Amino acid sequence: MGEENYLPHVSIDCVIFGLTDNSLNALLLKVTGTESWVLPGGYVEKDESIEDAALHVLKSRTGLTDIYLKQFMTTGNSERSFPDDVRRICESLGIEWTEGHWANKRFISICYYALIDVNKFKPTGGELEQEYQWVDIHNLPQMLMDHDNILRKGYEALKENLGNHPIGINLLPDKFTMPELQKMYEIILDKTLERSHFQKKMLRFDIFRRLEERREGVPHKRPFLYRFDENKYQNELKKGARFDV
Amino acid sequence: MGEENYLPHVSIDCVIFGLTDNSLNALLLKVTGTESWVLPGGYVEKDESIEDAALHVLKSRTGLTDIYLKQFMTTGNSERSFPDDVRRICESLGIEWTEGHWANKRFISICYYALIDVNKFKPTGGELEQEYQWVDIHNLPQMLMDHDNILRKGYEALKENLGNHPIGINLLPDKFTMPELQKMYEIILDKTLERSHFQKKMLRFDIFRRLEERREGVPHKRPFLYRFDENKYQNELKKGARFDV
DNA sequence: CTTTCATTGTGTCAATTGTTCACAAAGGAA
DNA sequence: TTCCTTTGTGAACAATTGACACAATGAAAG
Repeated sequence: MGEENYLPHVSIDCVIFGLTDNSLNALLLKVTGTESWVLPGGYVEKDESIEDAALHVLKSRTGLTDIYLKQFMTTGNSERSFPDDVRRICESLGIEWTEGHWANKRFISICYYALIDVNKFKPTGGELEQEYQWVDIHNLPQMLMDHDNILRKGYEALKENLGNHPIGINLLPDKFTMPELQKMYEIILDKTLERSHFQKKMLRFDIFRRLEERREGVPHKRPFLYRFDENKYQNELKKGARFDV
Repeated sequence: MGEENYLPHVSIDCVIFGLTDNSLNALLLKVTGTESWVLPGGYVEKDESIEDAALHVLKSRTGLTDIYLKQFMTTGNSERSFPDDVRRICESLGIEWTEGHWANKRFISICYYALIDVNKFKPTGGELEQEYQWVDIHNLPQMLMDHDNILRKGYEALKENLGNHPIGINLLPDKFTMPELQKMYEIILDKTLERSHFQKKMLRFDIFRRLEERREGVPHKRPFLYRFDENKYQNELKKGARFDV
């Protein structure tokens, strides 16, 4: 818990994406005593891989361990130090801040995005910041440091990846319907898709298995439930299939 | 030139890709006195951005400044330290090596790939290693540290990116023919493409301008020369066009 | 100078995919 | 029972893909 345990000059920042009815959201942490927000993040222990460091951040914030995680950027301008913001964070935590505090130095940040099913999400108390919030990525609050930029870059990376791989299913429950799948694509890509064509295309990928069940408790015709089939997916990958939308 | 000028624990590695007649090649540096090769790389000065650090590596190795550069990965296992290999490199350079040498420590490597036109390439003497070679990426020699893995990951990233953006033109001269463009795609994606369809598809992208000239000095019918048109490209991007092959 | 041959630009045609629209079945609400 | 919305599916037409054909071009061979 201090300078000597971590790799100096290196930090981890995570953009945790979650889907709600009509928006893609990121999990932000409020810096107590301010109106500013930060991304969940941390540092890399000296005997820990950077991936493990990111997983620890996720575990401590979401209570989840089996998470889709993607490294999308490492940012490192020479001016990337934020003593003012670090001071605010220290103050909000009752930690002593000094001019020479190690966290004031220039930092290189290794950035990951995570895709989680918000229904499985269990907020667990972090030691650093208390208040958390799912924030619509198109309506960000004031954020400290360059975290707004990191978040936007993470979103760009997600959009690009989603165009090539069916990673969006990690935002949905295990069982999902075609309309739910379509809505997920529409929200992330920020454009409407044609329903009939979307379903045919998705089913042509041959990576989902249709279940006997249908989604219950919906007002109109009950849609079928589907499940992602890892074996089918690997088969299609071997065949050189593409999954671009 | 030493520990105190660089960010500790952080290195830069560059996979410099260049195209020859029938293969995609990476620029490797030979560690004198051994049969082992390494990627061009370096460290990050304390007041230098990581991108600038990568550009410096490229400048010092290729003599080129205006280079397509893409950050594709940051690697950082906790075991990622290579004292034995560092010792070999030190020996080959006549630098004193000690057990506690700063370069023996655990390093996080920020990895870039660069795409250059080999015809513009001018080898410039690095201080570290003398002998260089363009090596077919499908036939790699023995490499130190985990550089072979970095190279493979860089190639995977290049293939993925090439499927979405016309970045491959950075490997070609300013003026190129459709058969040359096709060959570039075939070599990188490692599969044959149908000639007629390829041309129609590329021209449908509407990002190239056909010149009046044709490629001279070729044995058969002389193909037209084309040039990438940045304005056209930006227009298509604005229209939301995709460039996947 | 003619013939041969590989390459390039372009065209044809069938199969597949994209786009738009339609319609019946399902289920809640009036 | 009627009305309304959503879902699954299919029809019709447009565009793209994939496989091949063919004439024009230019070097090499005779």
